[in-house]
Amino acid sequence: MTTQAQGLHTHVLDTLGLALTAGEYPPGSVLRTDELAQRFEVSRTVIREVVRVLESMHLVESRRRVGVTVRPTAQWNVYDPRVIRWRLAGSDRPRQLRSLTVLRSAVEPVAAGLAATHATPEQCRELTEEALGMVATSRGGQLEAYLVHDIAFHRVVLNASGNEMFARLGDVVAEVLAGRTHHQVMFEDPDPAAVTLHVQVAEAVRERDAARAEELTREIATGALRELDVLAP
Amino acid sequence: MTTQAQGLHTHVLDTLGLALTAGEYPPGSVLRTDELAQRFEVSRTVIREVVRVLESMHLVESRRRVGVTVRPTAQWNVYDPRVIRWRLAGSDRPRQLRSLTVLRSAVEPVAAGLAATHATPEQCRELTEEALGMVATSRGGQLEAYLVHDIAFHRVVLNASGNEMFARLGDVVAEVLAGRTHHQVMFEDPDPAAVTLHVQVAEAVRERDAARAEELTREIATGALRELDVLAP
DNA sequence: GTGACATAAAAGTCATACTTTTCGGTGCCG
DNA sequence: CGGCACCGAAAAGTATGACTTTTATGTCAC
Repeated sequence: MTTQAQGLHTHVLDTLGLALTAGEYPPGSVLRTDELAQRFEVSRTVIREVVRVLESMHLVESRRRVGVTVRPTAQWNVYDPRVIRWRLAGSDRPRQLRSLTVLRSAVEPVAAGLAATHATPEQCRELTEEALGMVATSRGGQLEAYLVHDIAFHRVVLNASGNEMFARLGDVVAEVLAGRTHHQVMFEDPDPAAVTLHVQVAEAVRERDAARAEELTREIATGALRELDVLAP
Repeated sequence: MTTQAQGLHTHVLDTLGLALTAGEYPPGSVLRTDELAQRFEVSRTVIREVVRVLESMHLVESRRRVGVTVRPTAQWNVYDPRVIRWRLAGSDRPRQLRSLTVLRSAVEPVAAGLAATHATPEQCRELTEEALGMVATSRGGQLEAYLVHDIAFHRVVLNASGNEMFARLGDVVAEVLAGRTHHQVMFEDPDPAAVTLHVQVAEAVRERDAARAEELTREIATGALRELDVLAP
């Protein structure tokens, strides 16, 4: 499950990142590179590179003569897919999932509207295909297969919006969907209403009906939000 | 203007990042760490750390026996404020500014609506204060002072939404506003209508009128978008 | 108490040596 | 002629130790 031994750097980064986002080191606490090097039994070189990356995520701040201090949560770079994954694996998953879903509910409808006017025929085809894939896998506990189509569907919508910022949220959405499937924040089978809505969105986009695509996507989003209320208190 | 000599790492990172986002090295081209070390006259250590950070932004990918290859634009981590700043300083600023503004137009109205129900009295106060500050500095070419209030205003709204993901967009919005001011993608004085709208948003939030706050913010956003149409073809 | 100064702790930088992965070619065999 | 296995070298990855720079903090004189 977790990334495995494809480089010391990756391993240490993942471990430390997970620990940090899990709140194992409260904000303000300081780490020292030598100490970390010892703990992980790697050279300072590796630790320094990891710290630099962590620093670029605003998880920590490294200052001379003081060490690597953990930053307050409010400063994390929460749009970095890795940070999302780490936090989704941690303890405050519910809150995390909620704020991400609220973001989706703001962005995806607009993106769907834009997609209706910008999608290429190829993208329309893909969209329909993934929606049908969702239908096909929506029963009988094929959650993993369903997830693949679900992710692909939303990715296509975001890409088809023609807006780069929306497109790049594909990874974020993917993490959210994967997270809620893998952490049992979901019913046994997907909500049939949601599945239908996806098919209809594909339809609306194909027919260039921006308003309808937007509205339908809004319904998907509010549905997801409602589902969260039930499953993640 | 550009970050200056506060560490070799920072300097090299900024320079390389700027060059990359400017498209100086087309996607697919490869850099070698030794070469970079020579070019910048720094040790491999520094270059490696820079590359790791660049890699964490998905600007490049480092592979053994092949080198550091530049990734296609579609994979950049465009939510990293540094990437935004670099790109805003580069050549395709118009397109960049547009996609960011579209994002804002999707997110900020929703955030404002949430802010109306979640804002603390203190935040309401700050909001009014910043709005008034905008009014006070909206005439006579005080663009810099105006910018400060503008940024602060939007930051408070995003924070007051109570949603972490929205809150973290504060930096992004700040980069956008700063970018469009500093790169002359703006009229001499801010649009008076926009200034008024900000005051009204503060009002709406203070009066807990979510729908109105959302609608007014939507108007600000569409106004900004229209302004872009005029100034950045 | 306040300010200048010395001290040392920690990150930052550098040079170098060594390890590991993997691309690309070479040649053998089918 | 084509495919497969093997080999070598190129580049990143890792480790280590020495040295530099910044800076928090304690000390001492005033």
